Amino acid sequence: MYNTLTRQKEPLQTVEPGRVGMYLCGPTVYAEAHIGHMVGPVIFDTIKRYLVYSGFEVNWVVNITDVDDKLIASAKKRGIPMPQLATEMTMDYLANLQALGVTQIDHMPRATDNMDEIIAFISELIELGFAYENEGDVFFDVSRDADYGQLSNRSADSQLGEGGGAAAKKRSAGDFALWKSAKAGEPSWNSPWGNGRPGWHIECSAMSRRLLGKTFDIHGGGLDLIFPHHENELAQSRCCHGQPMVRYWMHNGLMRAGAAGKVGGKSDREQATPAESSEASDVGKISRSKGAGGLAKLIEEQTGDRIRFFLLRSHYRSTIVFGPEGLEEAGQALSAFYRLIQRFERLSGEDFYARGESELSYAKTRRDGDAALSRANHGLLAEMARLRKSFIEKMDDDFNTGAAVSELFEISRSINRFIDQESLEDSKSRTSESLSVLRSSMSVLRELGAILGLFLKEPKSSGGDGNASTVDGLMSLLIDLRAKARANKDFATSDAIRDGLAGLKITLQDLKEGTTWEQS
RNA sequence: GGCGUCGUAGCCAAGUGGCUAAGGCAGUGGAUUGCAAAUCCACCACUCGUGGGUUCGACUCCCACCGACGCCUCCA
Repeated sequence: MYNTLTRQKEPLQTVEPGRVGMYLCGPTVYAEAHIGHMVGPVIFDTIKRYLVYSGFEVNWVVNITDVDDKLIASAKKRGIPMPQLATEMTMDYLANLQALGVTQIDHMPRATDNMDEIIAFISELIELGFAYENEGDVFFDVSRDADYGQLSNRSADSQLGEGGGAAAKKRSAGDFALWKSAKAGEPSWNSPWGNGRPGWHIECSAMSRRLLGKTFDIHGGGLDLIFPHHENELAQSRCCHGQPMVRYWMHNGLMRAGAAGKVGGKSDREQATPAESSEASDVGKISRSKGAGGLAKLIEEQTGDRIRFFLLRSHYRSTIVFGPEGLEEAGQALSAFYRLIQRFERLSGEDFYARGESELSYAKTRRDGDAALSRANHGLLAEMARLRKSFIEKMDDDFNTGAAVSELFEISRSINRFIDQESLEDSKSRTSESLSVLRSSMSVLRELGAILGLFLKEPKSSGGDGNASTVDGLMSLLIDLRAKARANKDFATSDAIRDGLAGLKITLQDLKEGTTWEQS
């Protein structure tokens, strides 16, 4: 895995053998989340799934920052108490995580629930001489930390900025706040330095220590957090404990908003006039200050699976341009997998999404999967074993989901080819052996899909073969009528039905043993 | 200005100091189909921003340049 601290890939060696402690910086809940906030959670959710799959016991913490200057300002503006705003926005965040299949988080501590820890941590830093109090504020003394700047590769004296609003109270402009004294009317907590609230970075140091220990394995977040947030966290914790805070720092790339229409195409830029190019380059960082939001609606429209697949198609450290075209493409690609799954269910009469039955259950770990396929004696299964191995190798190389996904496509194609070659669409050609091979191959797709958090449940409005519900009833009626017309070679009528449905974005597929439909 | 990232086909996107540079979307031809859709097969970058250099050999390493982008105490 790539380590931001050393700027190179390193083998994973955990603090405790077989265990991984992982911390991801979560949101400051002062406004609704936007799509960019979901990149880290989706990636780390996938990383946890993969580590568990690989045999580790993983403890994953995502914090909620529910006290902060922006929260105070936003709550005041809306005329509601800060905790109410925080709760509202936390609910929004959690709903979005759920919709994107981020289900692996073990702890979500809130800053306001950890005030004692935070205050204790600051006290320790003062006692050790790494921090100082001044008129109710407490600052970290950067000059006391010789290693300050190692994560972001900056030297402390090159960082002399303005010092912010509290500059007058600081010994040096590079010092940062651990505790901020409360102004009248602000939410505050009692401390040895008077009423106030924690600075931005200290909560992560305090909460990660409580839940993961003084040195833990993986700390993640967006690239934009490297400085100052993670640099400062690291400094606080290392100075406080005299040992490294984190073994591996992982940072995901940031997302950029793509304007409607084409984005970033070389030819577009070259041909664009200056006026047009400024319009065409209307892409940029997604931020709440630019009004990004409406994530719940976006997920509802696009489906969580599609967004998740879109995010996992590329490498986690690269910039992702988020736009309708990319989502559309991801959707096209994903639907081919869903068609294969439906095909399997139709041929086998089994529920791909059901778990538990011995033959259907997927390998939950690498070792299980190895064992299952080592008994394979069929050409297709040998192919599955090869593709599965390749998938694992790619995930082993810094969680390269973008490369690993390509194996999923190969798996899909191989299985479809098998079904075609064996004529499994025709019930007369099905044998228990061919169905068994099909079933085992599909379980490899299920196994690897589960690592990415994909194919875990049936997608909405994916169509069907005519059963249940009003729409299904109507569809099966139309399909029956059309079948009669086709039997009579009345193609004018049958095509009229099909074309009419196409106008409603419903596509029919005539198979050997009946007709299925799909809504796009 | 300081620190850092990126530039691979029409588009998205992996990747390696030396086998035919993954995969996807779009597209083209074929099998299949009453016609379609879906699926399968085949084709689709003698080339990896530009110019140098190192090397027996570079897309991969180094330098310069051009272009895009991030951080520099609000930010996932």
